Amino acid sequence: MLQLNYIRDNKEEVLKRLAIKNFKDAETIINKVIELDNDRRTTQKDCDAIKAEANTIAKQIGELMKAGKKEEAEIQKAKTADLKLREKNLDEALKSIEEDIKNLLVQVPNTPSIKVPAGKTPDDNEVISEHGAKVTLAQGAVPHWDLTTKYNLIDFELGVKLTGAGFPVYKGKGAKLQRALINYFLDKATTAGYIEIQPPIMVNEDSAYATGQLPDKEGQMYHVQIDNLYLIPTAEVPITNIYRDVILKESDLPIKNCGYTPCFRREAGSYGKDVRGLNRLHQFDKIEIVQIAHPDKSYETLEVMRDFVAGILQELELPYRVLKLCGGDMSFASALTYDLEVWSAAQQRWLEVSSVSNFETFQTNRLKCRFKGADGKTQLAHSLNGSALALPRIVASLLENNQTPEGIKIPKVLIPYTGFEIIN
RNA sequence: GGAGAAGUGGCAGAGUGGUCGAUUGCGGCAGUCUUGAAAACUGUUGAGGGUCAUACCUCCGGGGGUUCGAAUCCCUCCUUCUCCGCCA
Repeated sequence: MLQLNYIRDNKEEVLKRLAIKNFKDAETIINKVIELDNDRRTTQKDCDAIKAEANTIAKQIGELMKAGKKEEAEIQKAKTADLKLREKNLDEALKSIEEDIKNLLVQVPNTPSIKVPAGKTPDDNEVISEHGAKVTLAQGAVPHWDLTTKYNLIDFELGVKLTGAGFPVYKGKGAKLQRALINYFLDKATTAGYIEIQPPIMVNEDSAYATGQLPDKEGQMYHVQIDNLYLIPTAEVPITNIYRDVILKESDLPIKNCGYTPCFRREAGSYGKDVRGLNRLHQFDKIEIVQIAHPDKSYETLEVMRDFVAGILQELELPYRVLKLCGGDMSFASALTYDLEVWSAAQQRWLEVSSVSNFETFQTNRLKCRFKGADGKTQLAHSLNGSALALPRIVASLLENNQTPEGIKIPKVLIPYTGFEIIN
C-alpha cells in the first residue's frame, strides 16, 4: 500500500510511475483518495474539538464533585448530551471515510522504480544477461514428464488419486532429489548469512492481509474456513509477517531470513504444455530469502540477492538468463523485479525459477515495519524477497538438461546431498 | 474438550471510576566525574493523527457497551498460565 502522505506530496510523480505499470484508473483513484483525505482531516479536526470540549467538561465535573458542588456538576452534565451526539456522528463519519480511503488505496499497485522499463507483456522484459551454453541433447531426448515416469521419480496420477491434479507424489530417487535440493539451497542461504526460519504454513487473516494476499487475491489461496486460516502461497507471507508491527533498531538492519516451506496455490491456470508435469502445481517446495533493509541500501541489496540466486544456478550448471521485468509484467507490490529463467532443453523454452523483488515501503507500510534512525525518527524499512529457489522447475530442467543415454547425471555440487551421481 | 487465573510502555511491575498516557525499578540514550572504562549522580526515554510550531485528539490484548468521565465496571473474542481429560 502506498503512503498517503507520499501520494499527496508527489501526485504527478506517482501518476507518471503508475502509467509505467499500465494502471488504468490511476488518476481517478488518486484524486478521490486526496479528496477523501481532505475530508478526513476536516472531520477529524471537528471531532477532536468536540472531544476536547467534552474532556474539559468531564474534568470540571470531577472537580466539582470533589468539592461537593453537586448542583453545579449537574448543570455541566446537561451540557454534554448534545456534544455526545455530535461526537458519535462525527466518529462514524470519520470511520467510514477512513474505510473508503483504505478500500481505494489497496487497489493501487506499487509505483515502479525509475529503472523499470515500460512495456506490457513478458516480451517487453529486458534481458540483462545470459549465462551458460544451451545444451544440445542427444537423439531421443524427452521432456521431464516422460523422464519422471521412465525412472519412477514422480507419480502424477497417484497424486490425483490421493488429492487431485497438481499434487505430485515424489518417490525413491525423486524424493531424495527433492530433499537434497532443499538442504543444498538452505545451506547456500545460511552460508550467505541468512538466518533459517521454519514458519507455520498456515497463516491468519492479518498476515495474509499484511503481505498483500488479501483482500484481492483471496481466490488464489487455500482457505481453511472452519478456523479461518490460509495455506501459505509462499514462505514470504509468514516470514515477512514476523516483522509486522515491529520497530527495529537501525543497527538491526539488514535482517536476512530464509526458509523452506511447501507452497500452496489454487490458481487453475491454463491447460497444455505450459502446465504439464512440474511446470505448474498446486503444491510445491520453495526456499525463500527475505530481507528487511535500510531504504538507502535496498537497491544495492536487490542486486546482491539477484546475484546470489544466479550463483546457485551457476553451481547447478544450468544455462540461465536474468531479466528485468517491464512495468506490465511486474507484480502488484513490486517496485523492481528481476526474474531468473533456466533453459529447458527438452521443452525448448525458458522456465522462470526465481523472482527477486524490492517492494520498497509498499509492504512495510501495511506491515508497519519500521526502524528508528540515527536521528531518532521512526521510518518505514524496505522489504525484499526472492525465491532461492523453487524446486519443481529446477527439477524439470535438471532432469531434461542432464539426460544422457546412460541416465540422468546429478550436478557435482548436489552429489554430497543426494548420495548418488546418476539416476538410471 | 472441562475448571480456574491473568493480559498495562523494550522488560519487570504499581495502578480497581475523576487532574493517569499512566508511580517505580531495570534497560536504552545524553551529560557530570575519569587518561579511558566501571561505579555514582543528573537529565532524558512509547506509538499514531493533527499543527509552521504549539495546542488538541486517539491508543493500557482485539472489538463492543455502561458513564458527564474507564487501564479500572459489564459483554464478547483472542492469547498466556495452572489443574483435569485426550493425544503425535
